[in-house]
Amino acid sequence: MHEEEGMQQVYLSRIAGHVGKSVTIKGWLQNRRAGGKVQFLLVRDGTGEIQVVVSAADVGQDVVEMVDHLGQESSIVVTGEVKEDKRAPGGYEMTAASIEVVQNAEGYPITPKEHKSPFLLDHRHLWLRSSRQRAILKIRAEVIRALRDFFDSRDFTLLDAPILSGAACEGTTTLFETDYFGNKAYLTQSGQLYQEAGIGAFGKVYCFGPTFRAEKSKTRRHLMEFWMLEPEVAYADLDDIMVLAEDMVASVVARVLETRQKELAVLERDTAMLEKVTTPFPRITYSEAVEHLRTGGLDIEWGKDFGGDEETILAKRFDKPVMVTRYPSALKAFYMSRDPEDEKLALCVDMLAPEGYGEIVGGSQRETSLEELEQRIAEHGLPKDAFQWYLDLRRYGSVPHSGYGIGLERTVSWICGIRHLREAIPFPRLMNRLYP
RNA sequence: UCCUCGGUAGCUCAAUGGUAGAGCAUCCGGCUGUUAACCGGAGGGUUGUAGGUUCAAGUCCUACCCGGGGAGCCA
Repeated sequence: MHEEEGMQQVYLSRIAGHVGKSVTIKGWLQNRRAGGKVQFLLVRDGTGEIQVVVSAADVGQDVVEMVDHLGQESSIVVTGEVKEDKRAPGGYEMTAASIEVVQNAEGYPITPKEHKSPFLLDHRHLWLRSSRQRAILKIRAEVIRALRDFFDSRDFTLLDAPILSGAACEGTTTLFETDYFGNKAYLTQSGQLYQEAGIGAFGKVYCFGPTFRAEKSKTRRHLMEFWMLEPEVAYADLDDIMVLAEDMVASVVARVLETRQKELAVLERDTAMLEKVTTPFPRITYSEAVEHLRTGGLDIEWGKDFGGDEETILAKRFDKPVMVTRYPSALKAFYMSRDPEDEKLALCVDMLAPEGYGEIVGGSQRETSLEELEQRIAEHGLPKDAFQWYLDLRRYGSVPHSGYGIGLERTVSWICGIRHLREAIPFPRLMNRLYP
């Protein structure tokens, strides 16, 4: 019960406060460097790591030999004195007085040497334990917390959108189909339409949950299942949500820089790039972007959507995220407002992350006219009946409103500086991978 | 769906058409301050699958399977 007794578990994140005392830690054997009469154990408990010194002089040769046979990732409980020592990684170490083996793990598949991604993904349930994966997922958790704090502190109401729906939201991408008591149902690709319902009740809302795309995409920028946060704001126009989006991204980056320096260091992230992410972000129109790409030597037609190459070239012009506005409306979803100054354009925005990480935010001002929406639903060949509830929102107190979605894994990948989206989610769902 | 690269030991990779090998992991031995510890030894293989060419195929040819990267699509 008291620290002096050395029996209660101390978490390694707090170990610095226990120098000179005897404590008990409970964790896993991450690595071992063995001598004949002394063993150096690297023990991890989920909150930190520490080197444990097991010496024959302290615990006897029997214990040293027992420890010599412990496999990587064995679960152990160690009691001993905490010391400061410059030779130890992290600056602290523990001299073991006793060791309890909870389980001796034999043949742990992930060794301290190199592995390739198919093998690591097959062992994702174990790969999570590695220092790099822990750093990424710690930052993911912090990004989520920062996002929710951002919206909660601005009087947004969390309004969860359904995962199962009876019709395609946007009619643009392939959906996962499932059986719903004999009827077809689809896994959601966006909670947006439901957020548009939410503004009538709460004014400012957001949802945050998984979304699903059944596209056969095999690139490092795609997952079949990914998380998206979608705010929607009543009486907001495109400019309003652009300010909201840049404030949001800047505050999330600032939070990670403030609280997760250790993890960024593990990832060897160049934080100078992140320090530059302050508002305002640069803004250019789609038409300006096309002009820029042309002067850069790219043969791109006005009216064509940007691919990965185009996005990367555009993003490289700036050292902050850039917001590209007013794409041709033909490229965009049916619910987006047209630009009153040019009916060919949609009042929309894509935010491209720097360093080639692609689109992290996509949003728009929404169409408010009932007649216009009915016509577009017909043009897109969408089932009219399924959208009656959505059209009700334009019948009863329709207001100008705008919103966007931010892709969590792309944002986390960019902040972490990692190459592939699959490391930014605990259990990635990829085209050929549903295990573990 | 298309383009492209690949599949050899548990892992990461070698092997001019001519006896399948190394490092790590595992097991055994040595070492009282290691930093991906080190040193010595041992076990470990239907070379993705099925055909074909050849005196001889991991290697060359055909088909298929699986995977990586990319395109399209998107966050």
